[in-house]
Amino acid sequence: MEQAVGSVLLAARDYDLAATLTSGQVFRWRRHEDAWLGVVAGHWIQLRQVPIGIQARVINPQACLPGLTNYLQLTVDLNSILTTFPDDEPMRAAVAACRGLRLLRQDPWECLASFILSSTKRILQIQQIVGLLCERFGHPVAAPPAFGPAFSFPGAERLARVNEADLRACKMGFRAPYLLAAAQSVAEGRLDLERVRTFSLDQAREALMNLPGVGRKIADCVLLFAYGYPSAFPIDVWVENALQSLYFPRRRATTRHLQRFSETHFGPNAGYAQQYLFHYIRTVLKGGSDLK
DNA sequence: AACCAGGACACAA
DNA sequence: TTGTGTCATGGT
Repeated sequence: MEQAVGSVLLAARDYDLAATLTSGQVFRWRRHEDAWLGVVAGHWIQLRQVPIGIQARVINPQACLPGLTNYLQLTVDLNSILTTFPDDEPMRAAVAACRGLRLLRQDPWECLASFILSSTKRILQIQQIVGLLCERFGHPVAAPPAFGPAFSFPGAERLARVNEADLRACKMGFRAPYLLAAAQSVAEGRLDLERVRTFSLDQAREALMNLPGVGRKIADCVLLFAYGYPSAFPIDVWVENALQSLYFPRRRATTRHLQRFSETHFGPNAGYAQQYLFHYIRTVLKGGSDLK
């Protein structure tokens, strides 16, 4: 299983790897010394922030690099996105605090399954659940022996054949039947995740929300983090509190009003703005008293 | 040791 | 439409 490791330097400006990998859009990366270990598209990968960009260590560079470049969205010019954000005080503060935070482009199935498991769970626990799921149902991937075994994210076809009890053993509780149903729906072709790419935002959201356990919020996470619909704007409890306290501090706004506000106020890259707000309130404001 | 977590859903009013 | 109880599980 152990082969030569290739090291590649990926040029990237304005890229905060740590913020990106810990901002709750992905759950498979863990810090190891000054680097990050993860598995992308079935390949073991080590990433390290360096002055001119990102150093990647992979087993087979020519097999991994195209997918990794897309995953990290290395060709995206961050500045051209940030300039579309509204010029208001909350966004200025969020950008000042989180500059370099990026949106990844994830695999739809892994993203969908992960966020089905995310409901009313802390990010740390989501990481645990996803880790167990990969250990038990993924397949081992080639990795340097010093880093221990690594596992791929199990495909829908695999998970469609397990039983609910085995999923519950991964500590996912009441989410188990939701994940199983989603896996079966994808495996049987009732939901074609590749075809969703060709859908309009509303069509794609409707297709995902057809699944049990997938509501507006989880659907929007997948639309933003996997499919890259730039205006998908997931509103969870953190973002809702942020919108309420930062933009409507006087009067109480309903969830529906906040949803409508998010669709008009944040511009063409509203989803990106959402990620900045989310990470900002969680790391800088730490969900402080005026946000709750 | 209670409390609560990147929600969704069924059900009430 | 808008408001509540419920669903597992474990970290703090």
